[in-house]
Amino acid sequence: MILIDYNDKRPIYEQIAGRFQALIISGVMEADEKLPSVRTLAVELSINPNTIQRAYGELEKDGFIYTVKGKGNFVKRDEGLIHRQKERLLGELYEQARICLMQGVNRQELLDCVEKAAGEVLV
Amino acid sequence: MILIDYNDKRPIYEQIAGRFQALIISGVMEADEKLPSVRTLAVELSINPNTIQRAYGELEKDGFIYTVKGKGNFVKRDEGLIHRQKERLLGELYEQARICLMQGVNRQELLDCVEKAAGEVLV
DNA sequence: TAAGTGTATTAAGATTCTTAGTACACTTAT
DNA sequence: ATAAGTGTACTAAGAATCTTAATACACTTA
Repeated sequence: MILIDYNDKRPIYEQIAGRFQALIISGVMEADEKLPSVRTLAVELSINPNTIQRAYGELEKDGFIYTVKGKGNFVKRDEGLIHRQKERLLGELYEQARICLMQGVNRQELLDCVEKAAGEVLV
Repeated sequence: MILIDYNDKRPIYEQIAGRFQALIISGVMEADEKLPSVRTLAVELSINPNTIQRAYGELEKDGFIYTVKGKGNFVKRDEGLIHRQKERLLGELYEQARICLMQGVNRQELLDCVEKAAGEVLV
């Protein structure tokens, strides 16, 4: 479910948090579903528990999960949060589109690119 | 022409290289136009010349500029390179679109977002 | 010759990421 | 009550990267 890409520039804790975030927002992980324990996931990924702890800390700070001491970390599905997250993702798409446009990519090429993505993901 | 954003996570040398790259690809800087000297730009931005040197090194490695010892760094407009760069930018847009789609943003929202960007940039 | 240019080198400081080890409090099952 | 599993907190250290600093050298132009 979780993979670390050592070619990725982002730190490990950020990759892990991002991955869970995607699983939660996309609905693959349901409300109140339990995340792997800090120690379990650390063993599974062969990394330090502190790194997992940091990832979970970020997720909790951002409101994607909640913690019950002694029990574990669980998915917190907050529709408002999910809506804001989608807005954020669209904002990043907007920014990337702007960069493309400023560097000479034209409108139609952008639309074709997005259409292509939509076609391939929805299949 | 060049600004450093200290809130930006990217290192300074990368911001500078990226900025020049955009100016070159967009055509704002023309072929054989001279870039500011390492020392001049360092003073102007109040940073170390080594950092500028690193940025210019990246640009040269990537083929966006060429160097004449004792004279300076100059824009190298290579249409093939520019084409590849545009493809790279579109690839990033594609990836961002894919992320949006996988997290529940629908096709129409994506298209609207891109249309909005196109509308605002072209004005 | 002097001033301006790129290039190369070494050293050090700062920050961030990651690991390591330890300790403590809580929950659950036995 | 006990043991095992859970989250949390803390300190320390290593590694990597970014940035600054200070020099030195070679080239070009005026």
